[in-house]
Amino acid sequence: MTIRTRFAPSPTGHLHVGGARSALFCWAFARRHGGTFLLRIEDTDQKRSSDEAGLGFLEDLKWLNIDWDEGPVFEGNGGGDTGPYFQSQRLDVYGEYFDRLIESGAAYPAFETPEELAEARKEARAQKRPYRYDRASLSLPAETVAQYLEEGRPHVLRFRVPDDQELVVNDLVLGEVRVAPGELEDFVIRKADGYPTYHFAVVVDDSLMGVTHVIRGQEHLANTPKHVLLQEALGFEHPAYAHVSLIFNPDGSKMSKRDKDKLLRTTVRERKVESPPPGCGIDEETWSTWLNDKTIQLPTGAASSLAVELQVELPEIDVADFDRAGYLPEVLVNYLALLGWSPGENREQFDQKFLVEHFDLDRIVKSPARFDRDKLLAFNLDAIQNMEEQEFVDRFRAFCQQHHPNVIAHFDGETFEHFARANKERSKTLVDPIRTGGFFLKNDDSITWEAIKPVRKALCNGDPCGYERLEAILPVLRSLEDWTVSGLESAIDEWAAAHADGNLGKVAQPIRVAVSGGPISPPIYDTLVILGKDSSLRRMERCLEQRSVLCPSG
RNA sequence: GACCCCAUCGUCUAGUCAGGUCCAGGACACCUGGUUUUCAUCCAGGCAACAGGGGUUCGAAUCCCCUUGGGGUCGCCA
Repeated sequence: MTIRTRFAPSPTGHLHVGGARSALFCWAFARRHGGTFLLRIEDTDQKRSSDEAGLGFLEDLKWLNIDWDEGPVFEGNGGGDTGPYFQSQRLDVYGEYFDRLIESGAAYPAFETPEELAEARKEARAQKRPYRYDRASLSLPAETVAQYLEEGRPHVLRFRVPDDQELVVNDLVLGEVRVAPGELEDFVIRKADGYPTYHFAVVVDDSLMGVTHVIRGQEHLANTPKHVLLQEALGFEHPAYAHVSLIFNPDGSKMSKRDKDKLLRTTVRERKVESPPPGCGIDEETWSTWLNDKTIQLPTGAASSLAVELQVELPEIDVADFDRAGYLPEVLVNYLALLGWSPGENREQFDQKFLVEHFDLDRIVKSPARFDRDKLLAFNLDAIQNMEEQEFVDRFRAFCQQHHPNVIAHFDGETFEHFARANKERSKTLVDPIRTGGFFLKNDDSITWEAIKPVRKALCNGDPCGYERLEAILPVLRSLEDWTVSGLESAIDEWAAAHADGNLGKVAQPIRVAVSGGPISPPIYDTLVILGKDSSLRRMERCLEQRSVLCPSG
């Protein structure tokens, strides 16, 4: 049997880490067994599908180096004979199978309105009674049904669940999952707008597309008996199921793509923000629809600009968030694979090749896992430290081109490389050089020195103090012709040997603080070369002028 | 609430299916010491878990039951 797996996201935003892991597992399983991995877009919700959000995760998958054999065509991936791969383009396909179920009596039209159903659910809840659809429409006389249909009365199609059949799902991760007869209600398979529901479309498409293994999150486990039932009614084979545990936030709640939206809602409610803050580009209408309907989310762009306006930090949830934060895709893949799967034998760090060679369903962990940023960061650090210098430079450059073009623009090519090289050994992420090296990008005259402890320690303490050393070495540097790492090294070393008992730190740290405004920078010779002679001297001079402010007592 | 799933260090896990080699191994975090011109690294060491209770067995982290805890689902969302 040739294995075929699929990842079937709904186009409601960027790919989040949970989805990314499902996709990764599907992909790895297919690749391991020489099978086919396909992508299908579940866009059967007319209200929520948007073109803008739809393509985002194709880029995310590509960034993660997860390729697909069949599915939407995108940069060399996709195509295939079992499409179309957008469910909204498969309506006529579903029609045939709806008819089949209607003819066999396994499906019937139901005329209750959403409002009526909501009311019935509310009532059941109030009476602490589990709600199940009461099959009212099923007991309607045939003439009535015919008449309603004739009138064109809006209706859905419900699946008639057998009354006394125990349902067994044989899950490759969880084992046998049993659901007693009578637990399922007659669920909707076709909405009033004619679109299939998820349950129906997923079953038909998986079968028609020849999917052999359904690997998905455990949130779908409770739905699976419905799918099994539909497969039986339609005469389809059952695919093998593997339900993967969920990914949690550090606080133990489910990590969800809606977390950002939740945080924004909470903030807006707590601060009683009445209208969209100007500058976040959200109009009144979008704002009020959003606030009034918890099931809809703000578009990604609007959400992040609102976060900026409100000055709240959105949690990193989407794959794109991790890209922006300077994580390496292969590290995210490694970490995600490890979250819920383990190769055993104390092996933790591995590449995609290893994953493809070793991945299998029987080592998937059943219990949910919390997403641990610290560990991801540690892995990212290791990956960066193990990189060849030139590779780091190239990847850092690509990262800047994408996310921080101003950094590229600020340096000439050679200096940019030096900046990158000088930062490699202290970088945990690709943004670290930018985050800790902001002083490189500033104007000489906008550097300021805060009287914080490490600054005062470097400049004011000791005898002679840092300021005195700075003052003493300044003429030496001013007259230095060879402003290179080696030139500076010999000049400063020599000076330190003669005037600071060879203690380099006594002179390096005052210089560092003077040129950067703080206690953190790459090695001092590199820092001075990257900055250039004029800037370095100018900054030291300006720092000297601040002496009485920073060290009032001496 | 009903149904379903899960349960080993703070976190991710190995070990569970084939009970003894496990007074439980690794990684991240944390703590201590060392290296380093700052930061970040790096090195050495340390702390730390089988949720609780019953069984089964010569023997249980491993098998069974109950309790507790956590999670998922209960939409004309996917």
